[in-house]
Amino acid sequence: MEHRIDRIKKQLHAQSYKLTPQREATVRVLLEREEDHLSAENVFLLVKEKAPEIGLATVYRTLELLSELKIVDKINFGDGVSRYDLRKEGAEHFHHHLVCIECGSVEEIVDDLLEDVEKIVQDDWGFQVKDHRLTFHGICKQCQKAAVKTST
Amino acid sequence: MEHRIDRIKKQLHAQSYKLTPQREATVRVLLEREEDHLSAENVFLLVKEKAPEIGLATVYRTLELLSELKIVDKINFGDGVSRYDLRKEGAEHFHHHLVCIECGSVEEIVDDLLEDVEKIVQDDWGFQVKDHRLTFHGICKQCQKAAVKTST
DNA sequence: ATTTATATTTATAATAATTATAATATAAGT
DNA sequence: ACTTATATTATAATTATTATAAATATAAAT
Repeated sequence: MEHRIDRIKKQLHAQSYKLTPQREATVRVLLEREEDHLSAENVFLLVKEKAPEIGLATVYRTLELLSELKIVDKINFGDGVSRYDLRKEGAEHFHHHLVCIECGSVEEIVDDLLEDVEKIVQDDWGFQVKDHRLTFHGICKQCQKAAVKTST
Repeated sequence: MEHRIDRIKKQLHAQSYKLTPQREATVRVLLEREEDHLSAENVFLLVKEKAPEIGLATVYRTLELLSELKIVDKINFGDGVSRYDLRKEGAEHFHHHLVCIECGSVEEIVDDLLEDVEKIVQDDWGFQVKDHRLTFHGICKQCQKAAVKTST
């Protein structure tokens, strides 16, 4: 964990930003809850436990900054709230998501499934791809099982 | 155009909703601006030209309804506004988007590029895919050309 | 054609997420 | 320690969206 904080600190310094205590607390929360997809509000509440004096606007600003530096990705599942997701270390690309329409759970797929598709977009449409967002909506394993049980 | 309005009318009636004048005006705007990706506000202003007495909330409600009936797709490019996009006739799936990070233009890809990927998700992750959203961020043809010109 | 029940709209207020502002505090470099 | 630029806090403002209640329109049944 300290290692990753250090790296992020360097990334900030490289652009002459500081890793203030508030920013560090925010990053720590993101690291601790890496599997989750926290909204700004979520992050704020969690950071508040570590650093009660922090303001919501600071969290927003920090997330925005981290987003610009590509340390986190800002995602939107269409529920009116932005969510913030640490980029995996060394991940060039955004990872994909599986959103369950039954229970709302969100799974991540880190594999890059889109190499072929990107090639098509590049070659056939002349569009130079920099990044992508892919979300599948459907029914997760658990909910499929539950459905089978109920129907018997 | 009248043909498509008729079809939408039937889709509404099938769920015992009515095609009120306000709803019709809204649908007409969506049809006329099919290539665009209008926000609710955009739609509202355009509908107001046809039917000045319409209220913003009605537009929101209509778009929500059309969205539930899968007549339009509600999309979000991460700029804090929902956009509404008519489904192509007969299109089972959501279409994909190419968003230019230079000029902000949005192109559509109607082909289904994801059949193989969906199969992987289904087989390897046990996730039953119902729909997907795929957006590429990058540089469009026009901006690529412009960049070449500038750099010479 | 009238009545009745239901669906829809309008106008307005409320909410929720996010961003801007001004005053204050902090950190880094001299 | 002092200066300067940057960041934070607390608060207000903005923006998008949703809820509410009263009024209106519509369709079905008489």
